[in-house]
Amino acid sequence: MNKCEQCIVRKLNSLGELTKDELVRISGCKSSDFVKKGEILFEEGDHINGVFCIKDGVCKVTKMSSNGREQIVKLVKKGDLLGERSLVSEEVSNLKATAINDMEICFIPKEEIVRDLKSNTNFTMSILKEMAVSLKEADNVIVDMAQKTVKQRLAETLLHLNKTYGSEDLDKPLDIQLSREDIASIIGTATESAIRLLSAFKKEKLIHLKGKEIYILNPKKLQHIAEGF
Amino acid sequence: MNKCEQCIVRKLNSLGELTKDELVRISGCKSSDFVKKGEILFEEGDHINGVFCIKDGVCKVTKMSSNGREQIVKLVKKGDLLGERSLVSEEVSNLKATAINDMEICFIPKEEIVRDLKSNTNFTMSILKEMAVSLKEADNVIVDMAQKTVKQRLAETLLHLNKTYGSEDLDKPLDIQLSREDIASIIGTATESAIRLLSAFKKEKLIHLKGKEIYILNPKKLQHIAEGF
DNA sequence: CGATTGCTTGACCCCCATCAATCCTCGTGG
DNA sequence: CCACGAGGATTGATGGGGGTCAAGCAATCG
Repeated sequence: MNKCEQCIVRKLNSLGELTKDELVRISGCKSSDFVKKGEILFEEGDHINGVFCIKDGVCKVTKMSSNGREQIVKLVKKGDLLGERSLVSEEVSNLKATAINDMEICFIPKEEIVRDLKSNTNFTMSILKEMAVSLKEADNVIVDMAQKTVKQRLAETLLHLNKTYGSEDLDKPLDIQLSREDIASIIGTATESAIRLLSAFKKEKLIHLKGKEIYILNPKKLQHIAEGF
Repeated sequence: MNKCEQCIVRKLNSLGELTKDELVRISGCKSSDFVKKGEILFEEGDHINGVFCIKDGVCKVTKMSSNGREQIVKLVKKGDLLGERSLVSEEVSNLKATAINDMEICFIPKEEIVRDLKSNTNFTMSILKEMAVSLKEADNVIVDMAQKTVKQRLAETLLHLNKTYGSEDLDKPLDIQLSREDIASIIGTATESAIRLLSAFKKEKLIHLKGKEIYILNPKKLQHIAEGF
């Protein structure tokens, strides 16, 4: 079992605010796990009772709409925390998390983290800050969903993926493999619509597609499209 | 100047977790204000540096989309706090707040509140909980915006308004007066579309309209529509 | 190598954004 | 008290975006 106090990942999130002693204690009660692509971390209705720390890999966080389609609410990657909401709420999860590729994760039980929440102000403030950022991002998504066309949203999403999973080098593909269905589920449209728009972008040399690999060729033009031609 | 420790409104939000002493101090540095319908509390880009506590009235919180239309992100009413995000972020506001009717508000400067955030654990946890609830609600809105038709969203919105501003009595109108444009801006559609659907609902006896007054006549059927016929 | 799953493209049609014209409402000033 | 103007509300007409069904194609897997 690896030790939290030696894990570089903690520096990427609020756990970095914990003291050495706190980390040692957390290390003693956490559990590590490997999750294969496609496996489910938790589902809507599950009692989570803890926080996941993503050591490696990416997972999608989804919510089922009442008309039966799954919407991807966000992507969670290496270094992110998952399930912070369970710390301050007794309710069951309203979201589902599914591995998009092979993952390595740690799970920290709620009671242990809550103890630190109440004693370590820096930690609490850091969690608050993360939530504030999430709220702001959620607001942005709401506005985009409500006001922008599917084409704009796709351009926006590609840029966002490029910022998070892209490299400086335009000749390298995004470091994430999403199915067409996943992409459609991010922008909130039918799979066929997403596919059609992707091919249109490809035809215009804005992106290049090779299987599931995505190359962003012209971010500037995409930005232009995302903001409404 | 009224005193916070005697204000009933504080019991409706996280400020209720503050001790008597803390409230007295807050009371000394807060400022109270009346805001007329249509006036702006703050705009995108403003430095807020504090929290608004809504003593009376309702305001809309909006964000401008890059294609130039304003989207209502949420409605804030009596008892709610506004601007919590400014407490943990140095950034300027990404949102705009406009009074929907005449309001009475208090403003508490950031430094004073942050002091309590760091010393009073109950208060901090309460703020965390409120943010967690906001996040959950935001997720729901995202899914609805992404997956549901305008008709479904309108039904959903009417139900939501009914829960928040309605009474048990079906013969009474909602206790909030929104323009058609506001309604359209909540569900993210053109004003004309919202109007058309409202008249359709009225024709089907699901609601009744009288000027800006809205009567919810058949919540059950609306629920049915919101979930997809 | 079948067979299942995911990808792609075509055809069709409905929802909804947009433009335009009219009606209504309310505040203002004569 | 009424007239008038301005902004909001309503309804009609129209075109395009995008959802859906369907069929063909590629890829992955036992």
